[in-house]
Amino acid sequence: MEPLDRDFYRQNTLKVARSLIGKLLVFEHSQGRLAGIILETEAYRGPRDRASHAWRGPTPRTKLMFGPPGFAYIYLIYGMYYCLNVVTEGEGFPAAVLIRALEPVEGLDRMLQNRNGSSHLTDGPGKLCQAIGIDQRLNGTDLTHGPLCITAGRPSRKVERGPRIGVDYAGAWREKPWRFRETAV
DNA sequence: CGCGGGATTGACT
DNA sequence: GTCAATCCCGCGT
Repeated sequence: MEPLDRDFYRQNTLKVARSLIGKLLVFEHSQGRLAGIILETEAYRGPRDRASHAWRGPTPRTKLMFGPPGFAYIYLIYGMYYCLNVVTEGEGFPAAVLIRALEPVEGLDRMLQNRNGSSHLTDGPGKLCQAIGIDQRLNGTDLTHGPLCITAGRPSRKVERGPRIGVDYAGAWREKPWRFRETAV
């Protein structure tokens, strides 16, 4: 399956966040392929979004969000975990989509090892990075051709929206329903 | 299952 | 020095 192309990521961030539900996130390891269907995302959009890392302007850490679409923005959080974002929209406009949850599809055994046998494999942004083996070495890699990419996956089912998680400090931006999640069966 | 608190480090005030 | 787009563990229900 071909990776999604750069024009997909160039669209409005809310549309990308919604469209990513049901797509397949793939990481080609030297030792094998790990993959999962995307179940939950959050949009971080524009220079005034207080919840976004980019709201104060570009820094060495956040400059990727200001760059061209279709690249991975990976950051360390709480000193212990990584989170994976995909950069969206045009160069100069800071925006990205955080991948928050997956449904494991390929490489279950490796994911279990990476997660030290936990039953919660990929149901959080830090957990899925640990399960798939994503760390800072992949920061800035091109998702349109590289070991890490996103492919068509399967048709998405019903999707619900809500406010973003963990952004209570963001003032009015805290309320925005920019979190997308596949409705549980 | 829900809650409360600790872990741990880099970026920025 | 402060705080963060989080997770884990232990405890109570």
